[in-house]
Amino acid sequence: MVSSAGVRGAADRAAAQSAKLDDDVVFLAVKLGAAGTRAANEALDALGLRARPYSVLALAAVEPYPTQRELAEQLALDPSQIVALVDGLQDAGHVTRDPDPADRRSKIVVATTAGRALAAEAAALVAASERDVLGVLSARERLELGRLLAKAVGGA
Amino acid sequence: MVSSAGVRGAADRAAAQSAKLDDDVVFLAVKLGAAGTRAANEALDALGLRARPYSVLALAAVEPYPTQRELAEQLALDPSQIVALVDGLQDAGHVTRDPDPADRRSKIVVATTAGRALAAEAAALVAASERDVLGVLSARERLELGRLLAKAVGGA
DNA sequence: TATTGTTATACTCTATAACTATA
DNA sequence: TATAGTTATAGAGTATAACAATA
Repeated sequence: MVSSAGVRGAADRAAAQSAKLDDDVVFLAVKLGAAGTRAANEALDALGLRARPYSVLALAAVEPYPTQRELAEQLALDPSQIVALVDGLQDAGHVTRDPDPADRRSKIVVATTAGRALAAEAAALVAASERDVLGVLSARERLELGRLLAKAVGGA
Repeated sequence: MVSSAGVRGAADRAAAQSAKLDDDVVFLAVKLGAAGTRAANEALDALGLRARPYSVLALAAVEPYPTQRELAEQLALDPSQIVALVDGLQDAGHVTRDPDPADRRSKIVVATTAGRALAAEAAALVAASERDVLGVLSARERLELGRLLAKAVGGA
């Protein structure tokens, strides 16, 4: 960590290099998403959950309950990925697959009573980890960031 | 797609459900990052590149050239992941591993002439795909989004 | 003793294609 | 014919632990 005379220090070098990518919005979004997912996974580990299954459980815990197709659309995942996620939650007793009275092909995913309680606990942990990750932003900046991300993601 | 009488349509259901997660900044960042990476990968496919190796190549194409350790830090990846990425770029002739005169343990990753040209082409494609993904945002909003993401990611 | 790069391994996530039962 | 869910598979990304060379 000792710089030779006349040579830029490691901090300067890093600053100069990162300038190349740090104006890349997508790259930064990936970085924030990865850090946030890492933090959420750590927080949810206490409940035996991970971020991905949690996002399914959260949607299955409130009306109107989603079909698997709707879960796939809202989470931007392939329907085939939803199968494994719902399987895991169902095996753990957190959700059930109920028949859709309007269409016998589709299945409605509904959280059980235990699943609903777990979802509430998990939501609190996730919110806390998110506050941690976004700690350097003011409340106003966090809101603005959320608005811009939602517009970018939802609009397309 | 035909709703029964007295039942909310699919669009309404989706709106009500997504409200649960769409105020989650990390979730939105993951979604934008995934969409942006997908778009970048499609764009870079024409050059036989992908987003991850491109990010390494981009950093190796401009001074000050990074050591592998610095690449790991700036890309928020584990040093062991950098090995495989640099291996691939080196095998393709896009970068070389040069000895660090100041520390014989570390290796400086430098783009070759061909690698530098490729990086420039790739940067243009990535920028175009990014413009596409962020199309719904105004130029001012894009800048503000970048500023907030950089602050959130860099500060912690 | 600590750090850089490396190897190895296991797990999660992503991307597709094909199949079934219903519509 | 088209859609919801399912199965299967291959490849990319993530997370750790341990090792040799060097500081």
